[in-house]
Parts: sequence; structure tokens; C-alpha cells
Amino acid sequence: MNLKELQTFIHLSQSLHFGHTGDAMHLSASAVSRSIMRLEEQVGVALFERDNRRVQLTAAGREFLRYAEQAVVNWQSVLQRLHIQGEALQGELGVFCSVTASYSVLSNILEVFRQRYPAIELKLHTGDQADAIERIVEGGEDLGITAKPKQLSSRLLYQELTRSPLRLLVPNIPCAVNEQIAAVAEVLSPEVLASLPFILPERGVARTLIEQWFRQQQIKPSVYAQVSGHEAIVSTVALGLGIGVVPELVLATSFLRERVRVIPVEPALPSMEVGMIVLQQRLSNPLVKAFWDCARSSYSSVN
Amino acid sequence: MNLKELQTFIHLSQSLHFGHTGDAMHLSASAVSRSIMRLEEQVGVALFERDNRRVQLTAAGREFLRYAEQAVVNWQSVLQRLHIQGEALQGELGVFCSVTASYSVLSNILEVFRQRYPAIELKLHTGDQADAIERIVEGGEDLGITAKPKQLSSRLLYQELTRSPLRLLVPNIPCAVNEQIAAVAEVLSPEVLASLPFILPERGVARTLIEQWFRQQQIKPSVYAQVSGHEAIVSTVALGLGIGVVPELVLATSFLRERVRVIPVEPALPSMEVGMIVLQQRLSNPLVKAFWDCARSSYSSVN
DNA sequence: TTGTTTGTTGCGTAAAATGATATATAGTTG
DNA sequence: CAACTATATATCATTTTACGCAACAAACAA
Repeated sequence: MNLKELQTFIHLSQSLHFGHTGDAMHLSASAVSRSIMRLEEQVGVALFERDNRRVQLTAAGREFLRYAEQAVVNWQSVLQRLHIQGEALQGELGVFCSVTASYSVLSNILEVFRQRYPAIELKLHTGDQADAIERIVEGGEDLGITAKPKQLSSRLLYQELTRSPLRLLVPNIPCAVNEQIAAVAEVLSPEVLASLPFILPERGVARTLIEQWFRQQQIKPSVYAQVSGHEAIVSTVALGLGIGVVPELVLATSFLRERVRVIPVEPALPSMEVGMIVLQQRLSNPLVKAFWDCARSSYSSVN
Repeated sequence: MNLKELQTFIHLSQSLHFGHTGDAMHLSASAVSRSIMRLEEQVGVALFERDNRRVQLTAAGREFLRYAEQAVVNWQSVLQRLHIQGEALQGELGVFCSVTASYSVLSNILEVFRQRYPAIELKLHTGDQADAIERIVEGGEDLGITAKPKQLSSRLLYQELTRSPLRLLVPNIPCAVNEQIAAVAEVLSPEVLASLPFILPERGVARTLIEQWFRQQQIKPSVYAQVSGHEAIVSTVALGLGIGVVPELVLATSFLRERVRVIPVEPALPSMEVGMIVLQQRLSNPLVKAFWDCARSSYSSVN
């Protein structure tokens, strides 16, 4: 029995949906399935009744849920007590976060961090990805959450948190662009792409990745517009002005996600790696270390 | 965080000795060390102060100990509740156990089993290993705990629980045998062995293993006596009548272990695999299944 | 029927845990 | 003070476990 399994179980008992729980726990659906099966074998009784259509707690599952919730609370509370005993961490922490990452990644981290270190005041600054490194090395920021840069100074430490595949967006309304697309097959080939008006990020890692991909397909896109910020790309595409590329996690939280469509391309677009960056020496600061560990644990196994 | 780590921590906090805790948890000392280091990293504070000589709980460790003990109790109690909900298992269970295995293996299992299923009455029969299979297939026994047989009917299921290396014993008193040994090097070669009077088990798996080993070394031992039961071998050796071979776990619990010495041999003697045997169809009986699972969990990770 | 959703299974791979052995160091003994 | 013992930890190779992907199966929907 371990904590992650319990948390997975708790989430599933609320969502009653293996896929959703998998997303929330950064696991695949099959991993969730096996995690629950492990638990059931360990306790020796079925916790869920499930067929391919319905997921439901058994009586034993409800009993076990009470236990699991208590167990998680107990663990968190002992962590808090141990940390308080050492020293109630307090102070100020400057975190730079690209707008892109702030929605999903940062909120995930903060949920745990705020609870564990309520006395640490977070000074959050959002801005363009492309500025992140500079702000950390020269500006006063302690940590950065942003896409993985191509090259990394040896004084900087990078820790991947998650990946988000780039997605090709087209407008969801009748417009010139859509007519062009409708005329061809479902999966767009590089040749077709080259003929469509592209909306690209002005600069930053996403821009670099896209250009790389274009070069590999040996196409020269016709750039209709270069905009700053991923959200702006979504809105420009939604207006029907062209097609664009953004990381999936931007799309997932965008208000306009119903106004655009994702089109598969062959070969697939690369993924953006999102993680934390810190000046190595800064990790000696306990506040910085606390955030670092906390963020890492939110995205890998252990709590 | 997982249960086995907590149990290891709890044991270490009492024993204050990595090696002993390792033995108790069926782990190596280094595994215990790393288990504790993992825990410490997860909670973020040192739980033990230790150098190569002293192991001591820190203040945080004492706090964590309270948590850990409660967590284990909670887990066991939820298991009990879940099982009770299903049905309070009760009835009679016939277990055949070789004398050899009864000391360490069976007592390990029973410690957990008696607590979890207090209403199951255990009819325990001990006897010679060599009889185990027959007693299970034809006699009324439900389960057997004994050395792994060379061949296994397909209707039988075997589950290994632990291994115990065979040890070469010599008397610990001045006697003819000892004089012969003292004359040669510390590690006995096959040639020297062939000249010494051997005390062997009459039959059973240990006998087979020893004979196999002799054949591989191409020596023909001079058999001084064939006795029934491993404990009898220890006592015969202790009397100075010859040298013998028994599994280590027999030695560990023998009253005469101070009266004999273990001598290393080259190449090393094989290990006896000790496990459970059951008729496959009998596992449908919930009592039998309960014992089976319980025993398996006592010897592998999860509780 | 055909298509979609969704839990499970098989399989190859990646990560984690383990044991054996080596190493370092503190205490003990002669 | 040197030799020796005891013991926690580091290193390395191996084994075990967990995971994601893709294929599958079953249940519903159109």
C-alpha cells in the first residue's frame, strides 16, 4: 500500500472515471486500472463494481474510502508537524511563470504548496517564456516555470514537470481557411500546410520547435501573423484569420477552445517540455528548496 | 510512502540496528538503509542520527514514530473491517508443516494470521518433510509448509516463502573429527570432505540436495549415520560423531547451536527453498485462500 | 448495423528496489 | 598503536515493478 495508490483511489471514487482520474494523477488510464486492481488484491475485496460503462463504489469501497481519506490527512498532517518542528518556513519567494504554464502547471503545484507552507509569501510574475531565463539569472526571481530551453547554462538546474504536445488549430467557423482544408484529406500533409496562412508565436521555445518541425518537413510556411502569447494565437485562429500551433495545455484552459478545432498532422508535432528552472546556488535557500521539492513531488510519484 | 517502509522504520526505531531489522523484515541491511533514507527524503527531515556505531531516533523521528504506528494500526483495522463485512471467516484448517519449517516460517505466518482470523481454528501437524505431499494429496491436510519438492503434480500449487542455505556443521568440542579438520585449510575442499564421517538425513529434499552436490563435486562421502529429522543431525554432530549438513534456519533455532560450528565449503552448498503447497482446487475454499494470501504477504512486500 | 466510449490486457521499455560486495569509520583488543 | 571487529553506507549488476502504448472487448448510441 502506498500513498499514491490511495490518492488515486480517492480521486476515482469521486470521478468514477478511469481516464479522468488518470489525467488528474498524471497517469494513463491503464495505470489507474492496475493501481486499483493492486489495491483490491491487497485488501482482498472488490472496491469498485465496474463494467465498461459504469463505475461504482462497493460497500467495502465506501468503507475503505473513509480510511483512505483519513490516511492521506494523517500523512499530510505529520509532514506539517515535522516541518514546523524544524522551522516554520516563512519569507518571500519570487516565481516567474510563463502565462502558458501558469494555468495548469502552477495551479497544480500551488494547491499543495500553499497548504504545506502557508507562511511563505509567493510573489508571482507572469510574462513571456522567452524572458524566463534572463529574469532568473539577472532579475530577482528565485524560480522559473517555463518550457525547457534548448541550451542551459551549467549554473542553472532544470527539472521537467510535464509535457504538452503542440496542436495544430484551425477555426471552427466557416471561412476561407476552412474551405481550403475541407477540400483535402483529414490528415494534413506538409504540402497542404505550406499553402495555408500561419499564425505563429513571435519568439520563444514554441516558435523554435515549430520552425524546427517545418525544416524537417522541408516546407516554408506562409506566415500570416506573428503574435505574442499563446492565448493570442488561439483568439486569432478563432477569428478565422489563419491556422496556428499552441501547446495542448493552453487549449485545455482557453475560453475559446470551442471556437477552434484540432487537426492531426503527419508526422506529429513535437511536445513542449514544461519544467522548473533555478540557479543551482539558490537551492541552498530553504524556501527555494521547499518549492522545488514540492513541485517535483506534485508531478512525480511521491507526496 | 508505503506500508513496508513504515514497518521497517518502526522496527528500526526499536532495534536501532539495521542488520537486525533487515533480518526481521526479510531485507538486506543496505535495503533497510535505503528504505530509511527514502523516508527521510520524503518527509524532509532526518529521522535517525546515526554513525557507524550508534543509531538513535531524532526528535522528529519520535514524532514520526507515533504517526507510523498509528498508520499501521489503521491499515490493519481497515483490513479487518473489510473482511468482517464480507464474512467473519471461521472454521477449521489442517496445516501440515515439516519440523524444520515450523520454527521460523510458520511462527512468522501465524503471528499475522491469528490476529487477522481469530475464528479460524488451526489443526497443525508436524512431521517429516518427505511425507508432506502425500499428506496433502491423500491425507486430510489443507496446506503444507515444506521444502520445494523436485517435481510437482500439476494439481499442486507451490509458493516459495523463503530460502535457507545449507550449512556444514562440525562439532565444537575436541574430538577426532575436529583434529582432522584443524590439520587442513579453513575452507574445506571436496577431497578433504570425502574423508570425513558424514551424518545425513535419511531422506527428503535436503538429502537429495546434498547428494546432488556430492555428485557435482565427484566425491563419494563416507556416511557414518543416517538420522531422521534435522534437529537430530545437529545433536549427533554436537556429540562429536561426525559432520553434518542442515538448513540454516534449523541452526538458528537449535538449542545446540553453540555446540557446533559452521564451516564454509567451496563451492558453496545450495539453498533449500521453503514454501507452501496446496491442492489447486482447495484454494476455492476461503479459509485456505485466506491462509495462502496471509502467508504470502508475510514473506513478500505488502501486508 | 456502425461508431463511440471506456475499462482491461499484452507487450516492450523504463524506473525502482534489491542483494552482494566493497568501503569507510568508530570502537575494541592485544 | 596496530590489528581487528562491527556496522552503516556506496557502488554495481540484477531482478522486480510500474508504466505507456496499442489492441481488445463490452456497452451504449445513432
